Amino acid sequence: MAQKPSIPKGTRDFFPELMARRNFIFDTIREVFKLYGYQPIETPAMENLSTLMGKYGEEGDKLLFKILNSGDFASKVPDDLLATKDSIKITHKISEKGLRYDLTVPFARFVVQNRNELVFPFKRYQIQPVWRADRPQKGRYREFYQCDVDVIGSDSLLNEVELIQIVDEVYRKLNINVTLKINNRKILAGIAETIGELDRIVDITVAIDKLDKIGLDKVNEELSDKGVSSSAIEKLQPILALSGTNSEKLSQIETVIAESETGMKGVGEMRTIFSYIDKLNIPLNVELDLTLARGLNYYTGAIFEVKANDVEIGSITGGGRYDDLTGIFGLPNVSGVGISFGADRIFDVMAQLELFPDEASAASTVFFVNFGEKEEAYLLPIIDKLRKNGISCEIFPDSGAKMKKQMNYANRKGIPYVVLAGESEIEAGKLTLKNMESGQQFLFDVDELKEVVRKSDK
RNA sequence: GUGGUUGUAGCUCAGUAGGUUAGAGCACUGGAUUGUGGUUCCAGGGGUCGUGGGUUCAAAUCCCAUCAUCCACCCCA
Repeated sequence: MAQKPSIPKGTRDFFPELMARRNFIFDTIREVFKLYGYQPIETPAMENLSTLMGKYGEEGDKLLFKILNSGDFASKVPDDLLATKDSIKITHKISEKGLRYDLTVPFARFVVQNRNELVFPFKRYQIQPVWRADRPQKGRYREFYQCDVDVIGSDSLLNEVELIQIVDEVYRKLNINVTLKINNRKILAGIAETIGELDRIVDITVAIDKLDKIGLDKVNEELSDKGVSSSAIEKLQPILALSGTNSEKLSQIETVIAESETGMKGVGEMRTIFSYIDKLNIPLNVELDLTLARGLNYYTGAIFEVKANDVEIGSITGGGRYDDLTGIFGLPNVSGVGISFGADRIFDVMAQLELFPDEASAASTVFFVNFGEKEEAYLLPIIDKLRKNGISCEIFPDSGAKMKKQMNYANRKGIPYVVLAGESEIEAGKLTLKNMESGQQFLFDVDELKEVVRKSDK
């Protein structure tokens, strides 16, 4: 019996009209990346699990899609291990590959593996899908595209500034109002150090990251649940309540964490970045947000997150500096910084705000009705000529199909012009061109038709 | 992994005091119109009511389980 076909949850099919819009996003982003001197690379959809595991924290490991080994993998699992029903341990025995979870870790692997062939600082962009075995929900998919730009092998803060410029330019081109939130892991570390809870930095940052979502009281609650001492929480309060301009906030934080060397370094980095931004006069709204934490634990310096101002959807771009991502693959002391544009969420934002320009649909410009073999012979050279002039056209492949069916086809596909050429047109050496919007039709020769179609094709 | 929601035609959904043959709109096919679409009218095809079990003379409807789905949490683009 025929079963209803379906696709895995959190995945999507894309119709031609959708692809035109998605490609608009990809093209725009790619164009900006190139403009700043970044070059494309691609890496495999699957990586060795050893490359992926342990890079995204405990949660991340759970969210990796794992690929079963080929062959009779089950027979190789020792009976006593099977009996433990320990999924994690058994997984190690039956799966050695996984789908990539992001583009940054595979990139680090790529850099380490090919270090001798690369020119540093290496600036690359990468636009490919990633997969996460997450529970899907609004704005969250299990397969989605990331558009990453990273520069690796340079610790200059100029790179951070450049990425901010890229963010500004991409979203200006896409016509989305955004706010770029920026913070620094060193400042967060300084805070943790100051309140005497340095080893709890992850718990602390994760908790205060939720400040604007769950409120101050709940954050404090979560902190004490995680075992942060009440005196430390007490000391944290003024930091959570910071306000004012970016430089005001920096000055305030500076007085609080003055004792922490790391923290002060972070403050200095932020000052430098902001001074560049001021000089460049970047119109983007850049906001220092000390509650911004970001989950990935490989960030060590600046961290970024971009939110759409007019749509509630979570962050649409995120990134930061990582000082030692390649260290785990055996190449220490190489610093990198990068950001990732979430194309699918950007799509959702643009769809909701109806920001897509109504340019080029995926459809042809001219449709030729097929009346029969004689007419085909007359039309094919004409169609060929039009195509060579850059006009996209198509002829209905089934000769003699009902007129109604053919017209309906053109209409459904949104093709603006239909050519009718039967006996009388052939005799006159002309073509009847019908404008599908106005319904009007006139007799033209090929060259006239070319001009008419071109003119309205903008 | 936790909590909730919803599963009826290809799609969106009606359909309970349980009761012959389960409906509508859209889509599809044919016709009114054998060279004219998008509007109209007529006709037609298409459903194991998610799956399995239970209650009952009788279940799309009530109960249980299971799967799927969507939403929220965790976390994240």
